[in-house]
Amino acid sequence: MAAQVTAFKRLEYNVCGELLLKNVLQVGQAFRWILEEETGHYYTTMMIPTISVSSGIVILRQTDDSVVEYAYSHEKWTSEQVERHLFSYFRLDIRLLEVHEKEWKLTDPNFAHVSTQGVRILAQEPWETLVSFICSSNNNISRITKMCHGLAENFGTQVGKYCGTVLYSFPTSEQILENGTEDQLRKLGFGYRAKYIMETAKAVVAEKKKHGLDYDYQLLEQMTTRGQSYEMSREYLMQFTGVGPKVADCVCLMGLRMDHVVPVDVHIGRIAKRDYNITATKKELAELKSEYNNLPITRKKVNLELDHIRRQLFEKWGTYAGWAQGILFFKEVGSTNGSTSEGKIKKRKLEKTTEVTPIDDKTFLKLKVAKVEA
DNA sequence: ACAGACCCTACAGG
DNA sequence: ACCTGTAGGGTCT
Repeated sequence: MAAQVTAFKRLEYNVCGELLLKNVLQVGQAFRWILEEETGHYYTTMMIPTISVSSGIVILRQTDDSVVEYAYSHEKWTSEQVERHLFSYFRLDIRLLEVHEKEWKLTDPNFAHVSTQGVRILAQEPWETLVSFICSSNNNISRITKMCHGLAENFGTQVGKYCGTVLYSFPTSEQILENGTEDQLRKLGFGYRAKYIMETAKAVVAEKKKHGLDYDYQLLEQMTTRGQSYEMSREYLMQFTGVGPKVADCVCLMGLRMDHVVPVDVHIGRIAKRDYNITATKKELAELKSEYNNLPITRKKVNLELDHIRRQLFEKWGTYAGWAQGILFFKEVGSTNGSTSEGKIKKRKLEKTTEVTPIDDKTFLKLKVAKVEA
């Protein structure tokens, strides 16, 4: 049965120059947005934790450089709440063009001829961000996308049907731990990351119990954001298997709203050396190392060379350094290699034939017949 | 410290 | 049409 979806409403915010959906939703930051090519609709399931921990469907379309419209399907959501959530999800509190003009252009000559192209950093759900980026190690975007959808389809809760596709929530740590095995994840194409996912799910379930928390997002937010320094947050995240400095930084930036954090991957590393001539002296590396004396996990996992690059780029770009990174990353690989053609994602998704776990009656959302505006 | 190994697969390139 | 090689938003041992 198809989900009952609201009519499209305009986001009451002029996104001109601030947000281009195609440069944000499918370039290796979020991995579960599906593009319906004929209509240009993007849709996915997501949670609005402040309202309910059950997921709903969100549909977006950009009709114009300055106009984004949204529709949704969830019994408890109101359009005001959804709009507020989208404002937060897209971090529209931050003025990209203003940051470009008043910060990056002033401290970095490279940004004089780099346009922001509507690339923004999202505020995603922390647990999904963590799992997604564990999947990202030594991997390409199209397979990460496939894996994230695989997790939802096999371990998530059915949310509803939209555009002929049955949609599932992103699974909780319990759903993965209780219904999944390493073998099964390997069969789903996770490779060696299967073990990382299972061990992290197990550890997160245990951590929640230890801290008396019910939900994954609560654990990650409380153990990292609340009164914690970035360094301590990263130390906490890196306790999980499959989480090194780069993955931890991605979670901090895209899941925990730490705008200054610059995840350094091979591409950013290349940019740092090629365009910024960043190299560390022995002395600088030694100083960095001593700073991690009291952080045993970080000390063990960090790559000092890359950490030096991360720091240099933060010093160059400042408060929104992570956003600057996002823009340069997109410029470097987003428009070629990184952006798996949307059609391929869709096609691959439909071709996929994997076992699907039975739906939990209690959590299954009863949704009525579709009434989608054309 | 530091290579190598690690799962898988979409692409090139022949 | 096949075939082989390579690299992909790293992490672990």
